[in-house]
Amino acid sequence: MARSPASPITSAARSREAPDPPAPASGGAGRDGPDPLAPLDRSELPVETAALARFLIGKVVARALPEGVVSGRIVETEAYGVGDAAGHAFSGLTERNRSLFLERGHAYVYFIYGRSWMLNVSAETPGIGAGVLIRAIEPRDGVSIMRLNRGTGPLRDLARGPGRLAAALRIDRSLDGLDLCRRGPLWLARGDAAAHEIGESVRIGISREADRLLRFYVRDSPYVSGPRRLNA
DNA sequence: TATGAGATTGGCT
DNA sequence: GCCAATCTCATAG
Repeated sequence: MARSPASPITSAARSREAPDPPAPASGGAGRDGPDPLAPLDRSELPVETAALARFLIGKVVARALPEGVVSGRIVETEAYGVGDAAGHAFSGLTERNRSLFLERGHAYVYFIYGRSWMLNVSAETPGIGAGVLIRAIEPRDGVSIMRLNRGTGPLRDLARGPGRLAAALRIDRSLDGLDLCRRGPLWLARGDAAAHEIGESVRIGISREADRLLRFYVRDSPYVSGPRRLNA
């Protein structure tokens, strides 16, 4: 089948049928303050990749599954920005990385090491390939569903690490290209703006551009991945 | 068509 | 702490 890599991406995932959106938290959401699962507006997202990576710390990733909503607070991200040799977009647009070139706030999902799915949020402006890897979340809603998705395990390990996170939220290629700024199968939400201190370190598991401080994490969070020396 | 490397994980020493 | 598993994609031939 003829397929033009440069053709506009009309996100197949976006038109895919989504499970019913979750009902707002029981009771009057108005009186209890803003809905923590309300989607982020794209205009709130910083355009620049590292700024977006930092911004996303403390925000929420939410996943609608047939069994219910699963969500968690983002506690660790990494930026793969413009001209970054460690980024998947460094060598230009390909079939695999095309979602990185979408407008900011879209999902780039890929499979690695024969075992793990990775969730990224596209950054920068349309046509520019850049993204933020979501490396870990603190489980919030649907913990029992996460346990089923992951097999039994300690709460702390359910979504500590990008592959585990994707497994816990049942993320795979079917979500690649999805708009994360609208309530659907997967989206980014405001969360409850809990206080946190953000640490910076080098990125994990890469060989190129390995000394750049483009990893961001919540200090003192037990749900952060990576060696202890990077999480000081 | 073949091959090498990869934004990881889990099991074993 | 070390290392194999396992598969997809990009690149070379």
